[in-house]
Amino acid sequence: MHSSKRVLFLDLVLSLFRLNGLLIAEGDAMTEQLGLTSARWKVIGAIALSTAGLTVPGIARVLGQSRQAVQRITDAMVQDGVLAYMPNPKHKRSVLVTLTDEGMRIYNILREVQDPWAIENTEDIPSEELETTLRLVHRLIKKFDK
Amino acid sequence: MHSSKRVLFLDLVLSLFRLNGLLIAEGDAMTEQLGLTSARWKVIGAIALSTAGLTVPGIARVLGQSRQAVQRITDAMVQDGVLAYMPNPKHKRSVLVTLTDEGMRIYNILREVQDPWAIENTEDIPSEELETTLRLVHRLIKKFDK
DNA sequence: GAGGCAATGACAGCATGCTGACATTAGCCA
DNA sequence: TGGCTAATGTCAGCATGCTGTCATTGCCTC
Repeated sequence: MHSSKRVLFLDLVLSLFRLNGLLIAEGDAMTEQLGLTSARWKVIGAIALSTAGLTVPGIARVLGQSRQAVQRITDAMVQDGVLAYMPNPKHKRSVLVTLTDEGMRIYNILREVQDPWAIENTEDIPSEELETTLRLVHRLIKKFDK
Repeated sequence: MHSSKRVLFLDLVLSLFRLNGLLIAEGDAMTEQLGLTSARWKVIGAIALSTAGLTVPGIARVLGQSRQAVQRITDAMVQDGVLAYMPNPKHKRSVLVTLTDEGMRIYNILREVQDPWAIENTEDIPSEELETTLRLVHRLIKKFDK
């Protein structure tokens, strides 16, 4: 029945708006002691997970955000000594964003908070449900990201 | 295995951030011709769904946002003639927010865009997956909302 | 009825997203 | 090689979240 899926979907969309706000609050609380915010948490995570090195527009593509928004965050984090801009052998103007020693230290501490948080919040959730949800979310992302 | 659920969950969280941005963009595109934005879409939806009438803090509680953020939106929408503040018999200062005739007209047109959008985007998704996802999202909301 | 605590309105400041615009550089194709 | 188009840096403006603060009103309890 279309109508019931329609209602389910609209409920899901509103719930996702709500959950997004709560997750940002969680991220802010978790990273507060480290001098981070949820926005910087996302950026530092993207850089830490990249193997080859990322430029500012590259981070923006990974996070699905505008390059201008990411640029503002990275500029602030470079100012704070967490990130550094390194010459990019492949591009004269578009520098690579890297973690400083301080940035790596923070990322390591971050994981000590983040990992238990992730484990704790999935204790009572079966893997199959997580997988179904993740698959559906990825499908929706692919659908809307054109 | 904890570790695999941990990774699934962190992947899910990042994906939800991404999807949230895409959904806001969808909402903006869908409501653009109506002179709305995704933020106003949420507010008008909350009011339209309420039977008893809502105050500004009441809308904020429904949406899980700060009352100040909602107040700014409703003030602008009253300015635009979409919403109106009505006396609240139960409270001298906290007025009720209602749809004007123009607001109801817009909400009806909105549904003509929103419903096909919801149906179209769930065509290839089984109901069971939608239900599983919605249930999981609600569980996470309950977990984080204290 | 009086007092105290919670809820609300109002204003301010800030963080984080977005878009637009413009100059410069890279990269590709004729 | 020359030139066109896309990608990038940069600055600006704006929308939408948040928090903090303070005065006022509601409500509950004593």
